[in-house]
Amino acid sequence: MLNQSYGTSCFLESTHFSCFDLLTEDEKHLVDANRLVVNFKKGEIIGKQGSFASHIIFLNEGLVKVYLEGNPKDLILKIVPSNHLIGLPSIYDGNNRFIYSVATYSDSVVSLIDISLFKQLLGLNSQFALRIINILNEDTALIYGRFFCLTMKQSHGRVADILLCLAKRVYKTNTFNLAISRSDMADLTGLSSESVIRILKEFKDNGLISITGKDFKIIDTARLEKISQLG
Amino acid sequence: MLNQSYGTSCFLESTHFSCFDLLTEDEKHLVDANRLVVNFKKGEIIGKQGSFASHIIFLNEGLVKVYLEGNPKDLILKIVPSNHLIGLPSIYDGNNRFIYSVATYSDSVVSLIDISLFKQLLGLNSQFALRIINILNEDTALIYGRFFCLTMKQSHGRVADILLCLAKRVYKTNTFNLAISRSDMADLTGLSSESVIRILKEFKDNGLISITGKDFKIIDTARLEKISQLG
DNA sequence: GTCAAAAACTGATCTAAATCATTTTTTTTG
DNA sequence: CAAAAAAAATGATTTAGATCAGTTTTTGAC
Repeated sequence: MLNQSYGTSCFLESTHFSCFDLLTEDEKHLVDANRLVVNFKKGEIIGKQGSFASHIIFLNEGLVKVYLEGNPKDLILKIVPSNHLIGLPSIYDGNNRFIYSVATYSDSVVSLIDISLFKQLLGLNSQFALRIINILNEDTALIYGRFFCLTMKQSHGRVADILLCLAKRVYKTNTFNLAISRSDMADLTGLSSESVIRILKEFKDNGLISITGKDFKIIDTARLEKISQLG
Repeated sequence: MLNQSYGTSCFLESTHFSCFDLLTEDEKHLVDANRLVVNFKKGEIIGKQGSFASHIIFLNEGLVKVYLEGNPKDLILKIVPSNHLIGLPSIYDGNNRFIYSVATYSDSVVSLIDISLFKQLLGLNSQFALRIINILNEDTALIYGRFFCLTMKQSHGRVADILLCLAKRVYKTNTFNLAISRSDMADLTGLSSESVIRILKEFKDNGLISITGKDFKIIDTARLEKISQLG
């Protein structure tokens, strides 16, 4: 099962904030002048899969999920923390659609940048375009890792994976108050919520983690990593 | 189960050949002068996951699989026919690694383009960069579709999906001599080869397809599409 | 053309995880 | 704060698909 490149499936590492530094002053002003700042409450939908994508989303504050809609269950592609771009894959000739849905986990603030303007910037500023290619490729590597995880690992490995990821990347600490429900963890792992609950209990009973309501603590990272790798 | 955007998970639609038309004459010459043309026999590995990616691959002739290596089973991300670029996600600052492996299904001819040169072209020519972003995004949509398929559909839907895809996109006809083994179909669907064989037999018994050795014929596209959508 | 090896196929058995049916706990709201 | 609704938890049961243990067929090598 173990594979050096795809041992863990996790979320975004670096922020996307710096990509705008590559723009000229004029280009920056253009972005600022045409930017819409919008507040979203917890649980609201920022972008809907299949609908026309008029804007690229920059998440200033908050926490959101990016997911594919299914019936009855969704597939959560990634959890995105603040200072990240969302909706870049909608930049596609002829057909600017959201290829996924985006919804908030907590109250969030986003900047909406007109997609035509964004495309224009890509066409004008090749260093900016190169940076966006980097961001897209980082994302691709991330999704491939999750693809591998959800199709090749079994339940315990998947849950261990998600716990490690939440601690390391999303909350950046081993003790956190989880903003997402068990049902979301199910959508994140491709399991049923009952299975997620059972495995969490097992991890808790074995002293790998502690859970009190929504408060999580990762106790034995090493063993969780082993479980994640063994599948 | 059915979802308008992710009903079927399939492979590449358009070719990537035209992207080079966006280069200036000088840039074209630069590519031509620094291009290595290499022949690969059936079953050979063109690129290895985790290894240093020195080149971007353009498949002139042949048929290849792009896959993530697992133990014991691989996950085939996509089947790529001729005139497509491979290895674009390796364009990543600081760490040019193959994020997947690439192997031939048939004798193939590839052009290898130095990755630094490729990056240089992206930095010089923003129209070219924009076209590459398009290609990356097309690929992302494709992989998301497959991700959804392999995690949300069950076995019959997945096999139906792959059959339709091979007919529509890879071979572009309903009667084809399949170059890939049952074991590859297993890696493509995330099933065991035994399950794939059983489902193919079932489809055959129900008059949806006919199989004689490696010769496949899709008989009832409509019913296969229904099976694919229902999951 | 024969032998060896790999691939394809088949049936029996097993198991991981889903589903179903409830109960308990937490959250929301009027 | 009580009632209602939603979420979490638990146990019993089912099932889709894997695994195992073969046989048959195809492919390739000498």
